[in-house]
Amino acid sequence: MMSEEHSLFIETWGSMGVLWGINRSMARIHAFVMLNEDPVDLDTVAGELDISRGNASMSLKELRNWGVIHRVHISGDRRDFYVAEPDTWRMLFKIAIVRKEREFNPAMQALRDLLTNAGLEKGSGVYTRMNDLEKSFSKFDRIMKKALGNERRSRMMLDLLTGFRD
Amino acid sequence: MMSEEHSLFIETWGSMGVLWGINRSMARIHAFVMLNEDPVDLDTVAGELDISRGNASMSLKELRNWGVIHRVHISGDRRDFYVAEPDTWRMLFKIAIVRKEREFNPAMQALRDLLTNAGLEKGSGVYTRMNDLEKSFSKFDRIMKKALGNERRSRMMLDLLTGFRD
DNA sequence: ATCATGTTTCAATCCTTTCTGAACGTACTA
DNA sequence: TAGTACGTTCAGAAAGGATTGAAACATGAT
Repeated sequence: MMSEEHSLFIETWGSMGVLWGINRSMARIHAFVMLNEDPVDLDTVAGELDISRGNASMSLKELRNWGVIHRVHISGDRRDFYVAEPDTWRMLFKIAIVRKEREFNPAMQALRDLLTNAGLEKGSGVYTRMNDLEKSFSKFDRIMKKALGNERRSRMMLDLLTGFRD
Repeated sequence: MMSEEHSLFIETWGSMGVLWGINRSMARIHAFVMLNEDPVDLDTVAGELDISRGNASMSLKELRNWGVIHRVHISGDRRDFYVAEPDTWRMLFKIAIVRKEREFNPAMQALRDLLTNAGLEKGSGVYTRMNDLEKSFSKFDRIMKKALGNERRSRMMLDLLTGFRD
């Protein structure tokens, strides 16, 4: 049985995941793996969190693609086991990178097109508003690029050091 | 008819809205209002964006609740008209504030409960991971609080200066 | 080769969110 | 008073996502 705090954390993490675009099952599983010192297997995940094996399998796969959990093997056991990525920043960065490229960059591009090609009047309220917005976006972009640059470097280091391999 | 750039911006903004939890219609309407120098009315919104009057009415109401658009009246006209909030930062802040309080704060609380009450072993990998995560969250929290503090002040200023009222 | 064990896939189902459109309310006009 | 213009609401329809469960697949042991 799981402690009060553990379930609370799992459910909260689940809600939070929904917020940033990871579905509830995936986020709950992620929390569960994070909370386990020892590697966990598919059946344990499905059983403890009360979700289907199919769903658990797909979610674990996706979490691996995000690089936030890793598959490990235990000798003498045929099952796959999973452990959480020890670098907790990694998950947040991963999500930020994908999000930025998929959602933010196109919006910034559309905004710039608008400013250069839509023939807005320079003095108008719309122009001022859009120009302000573009400035905000650019600033955010610069901050992100800097952060992601650091992450890319540190991720390479981490891969070299930990040697986690599926 | 709308220019290429305008529609592109509207649709992109629509997708982006989905990302941060505003639904597509609302975000599209918001973009449309932002792009119009002159106040727009409900029927124009519904007609141009090809959504039902019911949806447009509800979305405009919600956007007003967020404070990102305002209702204005034009003398001699019975219709309600809408204009965009001129402070473009406001929308981003509004969303950030609500999001933070609704989603982030509970997660941080659950994390802290976990660290203090779940009896995790100090030396364990789980403890280290969770402690790191808590540090990251706290840092983010401090940054947000600072930013939101500034926003609160600037918002009061803005209200005094602009005098927009529904 | 067959069984036992474990994993993956995907069509069907379920659930949640969003959207529509008709009905209603209100206020103005003739 | 009836008619018109406009805004709002909400039950149900539609769309979109998440989840299940069973079948297919893979691998190792006997």
